[in-house]
Formats: sequence, structure tokens, C-alpha cells
Amino acid sequence: MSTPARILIVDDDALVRLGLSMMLAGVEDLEVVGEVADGTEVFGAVNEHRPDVVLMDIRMPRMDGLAATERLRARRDPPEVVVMTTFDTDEHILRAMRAGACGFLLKHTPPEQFVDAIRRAAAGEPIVSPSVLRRLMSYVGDLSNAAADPRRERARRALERLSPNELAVARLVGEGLANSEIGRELSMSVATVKAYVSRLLTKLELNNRVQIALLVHDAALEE
Amino acid sequence: MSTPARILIVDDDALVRLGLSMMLAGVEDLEVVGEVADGTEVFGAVNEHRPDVVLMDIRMPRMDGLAATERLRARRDPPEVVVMTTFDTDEHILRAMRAGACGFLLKHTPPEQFVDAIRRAAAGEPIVSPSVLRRLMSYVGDLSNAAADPRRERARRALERLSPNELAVARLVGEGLANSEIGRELSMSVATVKAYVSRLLTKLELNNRVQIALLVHDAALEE
DNA sequence: CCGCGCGGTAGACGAAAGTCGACGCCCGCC
DNA sequence: GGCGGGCGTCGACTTTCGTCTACCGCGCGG
Repeated sequence: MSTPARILIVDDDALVRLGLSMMLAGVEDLEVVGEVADGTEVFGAVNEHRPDVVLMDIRMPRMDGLAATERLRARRDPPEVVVMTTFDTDEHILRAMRAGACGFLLKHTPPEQFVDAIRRAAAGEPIVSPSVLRRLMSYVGDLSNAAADPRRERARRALERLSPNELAVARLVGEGLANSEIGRELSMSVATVKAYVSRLLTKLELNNRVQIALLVHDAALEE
Repeated sequence: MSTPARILIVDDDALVRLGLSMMLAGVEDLEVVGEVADGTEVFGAVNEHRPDVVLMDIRMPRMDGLAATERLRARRDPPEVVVMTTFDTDEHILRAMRAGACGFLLKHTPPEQFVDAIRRAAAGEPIVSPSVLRRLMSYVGDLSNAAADPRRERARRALERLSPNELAVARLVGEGLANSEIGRELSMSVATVKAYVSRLLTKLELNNRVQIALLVHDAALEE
């Protein structure tokens, strides 16, 4: 990068702001272009200084960093936002991701890594501290187990063996509709709906419509 | 770190193995202690060379990298495993995380970052390439939305207003049990179970037991 | 103290759900 | 051509569900 990356520091603690600018002052390809103490001041400062990266504290008076991040990222051509905090609770991390932050750093990260991370952020890379990444990974690991849920797989395969009409009925049973409602919805007599339900029970080896509903939901066929 | 980190390379492509060792040869704190071409050879090589980090290709004949990783991580005192691949499909990333890999690198990552990542892995840090991290973050972002699912919240609050007995009945309805089965399970007459179900329908403002089942499942009260 | 609401129990009874055949249809297969 | 099998349709019959009503005990506020 030819011109240094422009940094805006947002933190209610003057000491932290000072420490941060000191830390970044000695880095040639990073330039601190502004400091503000409050989420509400961010927007004006961004307009004025056009930073590439905003270093955002989470815990601030008036408007917290997450809300500010969200509003910032909603703009056209938003700066990258790196959220900083002292403690890495799952809550914080998740909400920061959702708010659109490109990174999440712990304040006690060693200066060298800290600077490096900001540099990467300026280049558009996503960044997180190692401890955060570890959480992220185990989180995803857990969830991917859920995604590959064998129950869901079995449910899917079972439902794939149904005719379109049978599937339609199964879906509506899964919505909690009564036979009469299903009949109205699909333009068939109650007797026919019952016959479908009955055949579904046989085919899927289930005992009652509740289990059909549960199966349909396990298969996640809502879309 | 005083002694260099010991690296084992696992890749079926001799060219890749060569490239990798060349790349790492010039790095003073990393030492390639072995190379193997197949997942089945990994275990012997690990016993022999005691590497700190295993660089593992995913796509290999005989035993793929994911399976090998899983078995490796199941040992006592396992080496760190960094999974390498050419394409970063979600499938691969997720499965690698689950298999216990501490990192996931794309082969076309710039050498400098590649070396740095391996160094970090040796120090026990989790590592992923930027593009993978981006996916991970958006993935988690999506999922955290799901976790905060308003449906689930409403479902929870609704179920919290129930007495223990009512909840027990609701749960069993949620399992797809018939009234007679619920009665047997909770030692009450079918008539009583019906009365409970009926009261549940009133309290929860629902029309039939299927909807109770769906509500219970939305609240994720399985545990 | 007494009425009242609420949780737990249960029987009676009408209304759904589910079963069993039955019939027609279309398609593939001797 | 005939025959079986899957699908869609339905009515009659049985079983289960859900409502209504009723009674008891308990705790709480007038």
C-alpha cells in the first residue's frame, strides 16, 4: 500500500486512546487520523477523516460500539471496523460478527500482533485474536455436528421416497393443520387427506401425525 | 522457542512436498523432520519423528487427510494438525474443525503468510487463512442470528408459564406420544392426560397437539 | 372464615384422526 | 393383452383426541 492506512480510534478511555496512538505512531504504514470518545461522535469523525479502519471499543457511554458498528456498516462505502474489548465473551464476539465488524481484538493482545492485525484489517482481511479464533472454531465444530445431524439425514431420505402429493400433505401436517384444513388447502376431501396421512404413517413407519410433523421439521423442509 | 518446531509433511503429490520443504528449509525456527505420501503412513511417521505440527493434505489416496487427522487427534499427546487444501468448501472446513485440526490453510496462500501460520500453529495457536476466516465469521454471524431466533424466545416464554406437570405432558406430546402412552409414562389416567392437553391448548392458544409438539421443539427443551 | 383461582383428577360425549376396504387410473413388464 | 403395483380418490367403521363438566385440595386475600 503506497499511502498509509488511515485509522480512527474510538474509546471512551483517554488513556487507552493515548496508548493506542503511541503504539501506532511508530508504524510507518498506519496513520491515526482521529480519536473520539463516544459512539455518537463516530459518524461525524468518519465523515471528516475518511478512515480506512475504525478501532472500536465495545463498552462506551451513550452509544455502545456494537450499535455504532452496525450503523457504520450500513453506510455506503463503510470503513472496516475492528472491535476491541477486554473480555472475550461469546456474546460479544457473536454480536460483533453480526454487526458487521471485520475483526475482534482483545486489548491485552501483544502490541506487535495488535499492529499486525490492524494492518491486515486495513487490507480488508478479517482478523481475530487467537483465543477468539479458538472459540469460533470450537463453536463451528459443535454446530457442524448439528448440521450433519444423522436424524436430519434419515428424515430427508425418508421424505424423498414420497410422491409430490404425499409430500404436500406431510408438509401441512408439519404446519400443525387439521385434516379438514389440509383438505381445503389442497382441494381434496377429508377422507382423502386421511388416506394420505394413513399411508404416510405406514411408509414412514410412524404412529401418529405428531411424529410426521416432527419428521418434517427435522428434515428442515420449510423452504 | 529454543529448539525449532518439528514439521511432518503429508501430501500425495511429491511436487507439493518438495515445494513445502523448500519453503520451510530457509526458516530457522522450523524444521521438516519427515514427509509421507499417504494417510496410512502418517501414524508410523509420527511415532518415529515426533513432530510438533503435521501439515496434512485433505485429498489423498487410501486414507484421506480428515480421517487421518481424526485418528491422530485421538492419541495421547497428539501433534497439532494443519489441514491444507486447494479449495475452501464449507464442507471441508467444517469437517476439518470437527476432526480436531488446529488450522486450515489454502495451498495458494502466499509463502510468507504460510510460514508464519505454521509457526503460530507450532505455538499452539489456531490458524486459518483469511478467506476461510471470512467464511467462518459469516457462518457464525448467521448462526448467532438463528440462536437469537424470536420464535424460540416466544416459545420459551410461553412454556415458562406452565406448571411442572403441564410441562411434562407438553414434552411428551412433543415426543410424538399418544395420550395413552403419556398416561402410562406419568402414571395418570388417559382422561387426565386429555385434560392436560386441553388446558395446554387453551393456555398456549393453539388448536391441536401437533402445534404443541412444534412449539416444544422450537423452544429446544430437549435437554 | 369463606369465597376464589388454580392445579390435579377423571367421566361423558361429540369431533377429529386413523384403518380398511374399494374403485379407477396409468405405467411398466412379461 | 393381461397383470401387478403405485397413486389418487372416497366412504364406512374404529380409535383417539379434545371439550365440557364436575369434584377435590390448597393457598391467598377479603
